Amino acid sequence: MSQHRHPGAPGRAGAVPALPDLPEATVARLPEYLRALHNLAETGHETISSEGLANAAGVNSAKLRKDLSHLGSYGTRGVGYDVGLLIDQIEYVLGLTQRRAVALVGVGNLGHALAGYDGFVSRGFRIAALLDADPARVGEEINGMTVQHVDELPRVAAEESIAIGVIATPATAAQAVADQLVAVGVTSILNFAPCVLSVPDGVDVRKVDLAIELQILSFHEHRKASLTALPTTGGSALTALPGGLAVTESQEAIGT
Amino acid sequence: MSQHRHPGAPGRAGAVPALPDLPEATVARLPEYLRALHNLAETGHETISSEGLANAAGVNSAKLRKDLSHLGSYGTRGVGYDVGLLIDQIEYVLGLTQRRAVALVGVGNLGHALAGYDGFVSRGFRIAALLDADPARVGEEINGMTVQHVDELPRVAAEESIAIGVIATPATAAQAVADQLVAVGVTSILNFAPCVLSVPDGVDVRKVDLAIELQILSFHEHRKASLTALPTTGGSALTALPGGLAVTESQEAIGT
DNA sequence: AGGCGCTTGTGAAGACGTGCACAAATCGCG
DNA sequence: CGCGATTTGTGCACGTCTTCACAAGCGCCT
Ligand SMILES: NC(=O)c1ccc[n+]([C@@H]2O[C@H](COP(=O)([O-])OP(=O)(O)OC[C@H]3O[C@@H](n4cnc5c(N)ncnc54)[C@H](O)[C@@H]3O)[C@@H](O)[C@H]2O)c1
Ligand SMILES: NC(=O)c1ccc[n+]([C@@H]2O[C@H](COP(=O)([O-])OP(=O)(O)OC[C@H]3O[C@@H](n4cnc5c(N)ncnc54)[C@H](O)[C@@H]3O)[C@@H](O)[C@H]2O)c1
Repeated sequence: MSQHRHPGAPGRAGAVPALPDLPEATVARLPEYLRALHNLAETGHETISSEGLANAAGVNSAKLRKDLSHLGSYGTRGVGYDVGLLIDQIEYVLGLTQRRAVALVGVGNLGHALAGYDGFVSRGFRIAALLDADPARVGEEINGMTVQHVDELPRVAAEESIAIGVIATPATAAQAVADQLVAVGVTSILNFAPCVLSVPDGVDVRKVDLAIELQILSFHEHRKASLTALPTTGGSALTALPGGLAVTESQEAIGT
Repeated sequence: MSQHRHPGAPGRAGAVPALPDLPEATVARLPEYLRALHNLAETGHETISSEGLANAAGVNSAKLRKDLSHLGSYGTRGVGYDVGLLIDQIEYVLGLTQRRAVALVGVGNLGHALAGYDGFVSRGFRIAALLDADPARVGEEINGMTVQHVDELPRVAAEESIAIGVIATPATAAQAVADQLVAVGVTSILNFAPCVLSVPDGVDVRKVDLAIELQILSFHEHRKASLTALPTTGGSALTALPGGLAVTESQEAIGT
């Protein structure tokens, strides 16, 4: 189908290489690689093997190589990957060559933390606006930015070019806020409110739900506990196996 | 009505249905179903069809039915699922029948927001301790809890039975904190610091990284933009990018 | 130049996840 | 009591993701 272009692609690196369509799973890992690469660059590494980078990013090296191969051939056999070049490539693919503007809606408990978070700035983004519906909050200054009323969104969107909207309002308000964001042309939303948003096609939504993460962990806790409790279900008696076999697996100290 | 048994399961009559091992993807969705079910229960629904629940949870109904079928047969053909029963089942499987104790380490910017978050309590958890390394923070009271020094962790773990540790420290401290948590017997960790943690087998780690989420969204923004720019082969003439807002084409909204 | 060790890039196979489509089960009603 | 309407539970086919294993490529050393 898609003709693989040869390593000497028509467009020079840095110009406009047509961006391949990557598997979603790969896209989700590229940011991890990018973070690991920045750490490596800071510690003076100029090249890194797939094994080393995979280690730093916490993944399997074969998977890493396959992921990177989707971007093109940017490694050197027998040597590894050029750290700087790879950073540029991944940043290009992720669209981080321009610093995207983020609008944060809902400057409450969580919103305050987000507004003061330096990871926005250090990793390719820029908070372009803080918005809230509560008149008591409007005018408050956080980290050098002033909270504006959410009704100002159309004006803000016209002035700054908002790429991404972040929703940190209560769940009851989230859908309305999402609608407002979509109305002013935002096509990417990060939602912290625990609810599903419905948006038109062409708009991407990602959600972060703390309670869901905890509940997934809870499930695994539950399972680990039940494993030690009921080893088998077969007709055979309960032979005491906790001593011997499970050395490689769980080392749990769940006692008490 | 609540004759619960299902074919082939060794479900002993009584309180301990052996918990099946669920596909990871299913486990990750159960919390979503649970949230949707609670909403439905609050709005007076006693039963719900797979279509209705799938809708409320933002998934495909076939997928939902397959997910639920892994827990056993708790639906009634021609009718749907009993909301209350399903809530109980999912909460049981997720291990939410006991309110698990959470230790929050790192009470800074983000930690404050988390400490004040009522979603912990309303969705099956209990903040058992707030810990920080900064002496200036120790003693501070947040939401009725007092911040303790992180060195108190062993004592706290002995008093309360900590099921889950949440790390909200800077990345530089995260590994050390993880080690301390593991040392006192914690086998589930939720990590907000942007770094990989290495832990022994048997310990589960989940991470939440805001910047990664934004970067994934950025990728899709980038791709949407490039799709409108080059419809076919590379010889694009000047793409007249209208001053108005571009209406993008179908792209899928999905997350996690 | 040639060989050797190291590392990438990838084909193939298998594991896993998804969604369709339909039989089986249940309810309500005449 | 039987029938049609409805909805679950699942077999199956398909797509995506992971992992293995190894040939091809590269640099270095002799
Ligand atoms: N606090 C946390 O640690 C945390 C963690 C995970 C998820 N969440 C979720 O994040 C969301 C925010 O949590 P929070 O603790 O900051 O709540 P909060 O009540 O402290 O803040 C909500 C803010 O949103 C504003 N708001 C309400 N309606 C609005 C609207 N229509 N438009 C614009 N702004 C509006 C409010 O004025 C308030 O300032 C909630 O949905 C919560 O469930 C919070
Ligand atoms: N603020 C955000 O919105 C946000 C969003 C996403 C991720 N994060 C991440 O969450 C983490 C915390 O962010 P923050 O903004 O709250 O930072 P912060 O500096 O405000 O807070 C960090 C806290 O951790 C404490 N700490 C440091 N070392 C410790 C140790 N060894 N043991 C116990 N406590 C220790 C510090 O005393 C401080 O109170 C960072 O890794 C950050 O990258 C923050």
